[in-house]
Amino acid sequence: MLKKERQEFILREINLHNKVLTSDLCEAINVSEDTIRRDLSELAETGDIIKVHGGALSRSFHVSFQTNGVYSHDNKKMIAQKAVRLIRDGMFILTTGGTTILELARALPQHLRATFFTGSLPAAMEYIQHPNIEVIFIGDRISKNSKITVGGDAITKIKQINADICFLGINAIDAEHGLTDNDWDVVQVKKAMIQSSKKVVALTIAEKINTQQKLKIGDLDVLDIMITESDPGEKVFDAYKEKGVEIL
Amino acid sequence: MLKKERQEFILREINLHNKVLTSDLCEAINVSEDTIRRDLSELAETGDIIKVHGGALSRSFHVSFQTNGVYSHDNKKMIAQKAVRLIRDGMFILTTGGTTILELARALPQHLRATFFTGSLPAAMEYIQHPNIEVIFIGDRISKNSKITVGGDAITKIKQINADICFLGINAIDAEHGLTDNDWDVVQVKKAMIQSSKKVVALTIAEKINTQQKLKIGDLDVLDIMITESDPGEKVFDAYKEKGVEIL
DNA sequence: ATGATTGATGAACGTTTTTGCAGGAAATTT
DNA sequence: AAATTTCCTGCAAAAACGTTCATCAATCAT
Repeated sequence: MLKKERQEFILREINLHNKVLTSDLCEAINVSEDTIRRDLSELAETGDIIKVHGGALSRSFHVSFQTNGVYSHDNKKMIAQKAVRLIRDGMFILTTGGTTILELARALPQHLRATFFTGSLPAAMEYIQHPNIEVIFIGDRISKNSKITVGGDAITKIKQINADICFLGINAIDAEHGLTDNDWDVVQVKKAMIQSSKKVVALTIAEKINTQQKLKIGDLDVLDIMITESDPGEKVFDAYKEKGVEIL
Repeated sequence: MLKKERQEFILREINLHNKVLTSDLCEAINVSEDTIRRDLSELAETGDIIKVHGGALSRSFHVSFQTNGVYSHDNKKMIAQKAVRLIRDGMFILTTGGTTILELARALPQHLRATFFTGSLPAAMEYIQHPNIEVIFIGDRISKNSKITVGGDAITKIKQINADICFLGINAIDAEHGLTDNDWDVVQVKKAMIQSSKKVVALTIAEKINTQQKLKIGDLDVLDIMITESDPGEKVFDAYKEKGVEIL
């Protein structure tokens, strides 16, 4: 069998079945594993496939979101940087959705080995890009606005979780009125997440500080840490520190 | 034998078998390898064949695998068009993931009012774009390869559903061996989906027909309908029709 | 007619490509 | 932590390649 012929066979096999094992191909075509590996390397180099340990994957599935156009993007990146430092190997982590959480997902170090629970479609799409992260999706009805799961089933599931830390992308926070939001279903989910976590971290751009919405999630005392892009020493934060919230 | 005569023989041989080896030709025509090589070079220069190390390939056989994303994209679009016609307002619909299902999601008419259950992140992302569709996501661990939820929880949830119709994006189908796949977890999910649906529809490009993988999902009799881009009258489908599968 | 020219072919020879194998590194699994 | 699988690097043998050159036949010019 000619080399080119063989490579086209491999390519077809991958496109048809989304993945191939080196060992299978080697048996099917009857050449040494080294030859298959070399073929896969060449095909990967031209970008036709994705090579992985033990075989190769189809490129069709590799989708990623555009990151531009997000409001206050640089600030959110900085927040993500700070948040990542709270995460340790082996942790069980609950997260909501929102663009700030997406940045957190992108900022996760490659070597991190942890388990993420989320009900946010975009966040889950990001998490699964990471090689060593396990993703558990919380199912139920998907809210079209927020692209996260809401509903009784979801809440029941969340209550069964006992997470080390919870990252909330929040909508509004106020020293007096605490955490508020504008979607009843989302509020329920966030409440449940807070209950199910040992430590609760709020991520928000400084602009949202001392704003409020119609629906209450909880008082400030549910919060352990708040992360913004600003210097933790700033005066705005004094009221929060008094109520026991650590600022990063 | 004249030069021209010889080259025509080579061309015929290539069009017949899609490939030739230099060594074979050399033996068949009884000339030196150098002569064959010179012939192949000339034929390649006029664009009639593709010269490769060791021989040459037919140009027509060279599957033009496009780089712009999804394999066999147009075919999948056509499949989606056919599949959409099975959907009625008010239906409860179960779907797997896969690029063919994504096309189905994109082909859904704006006015359609239905409820979709899925465990596929990319499919869910598509569904929620539609104004009148309710999306229920089946939660559990997300498999990184297939971007679909897998695991006991997911299967339990699926079994509680009673869907009108189930669209399976399938990996391999064979008249004798039935539906097969290459990922154990995914197989379990698909089995559950089949059980929970009144009607089961398989979507696949014709190229996958009569291929098989290592793990069995079920025999052909679990299938009600199979949709491909080909004409339902084609001979390949006879074996499937005999086993009671309707072809669209 | 005869020498020159052209084109096709095969042989020679050095180069490149392909392939499998050995041995150690790296990753994955138990 | 140990064992297994997979990967990578270098190496060597075989196959295929391209280039050059010589031969031979057919054609052309004088």
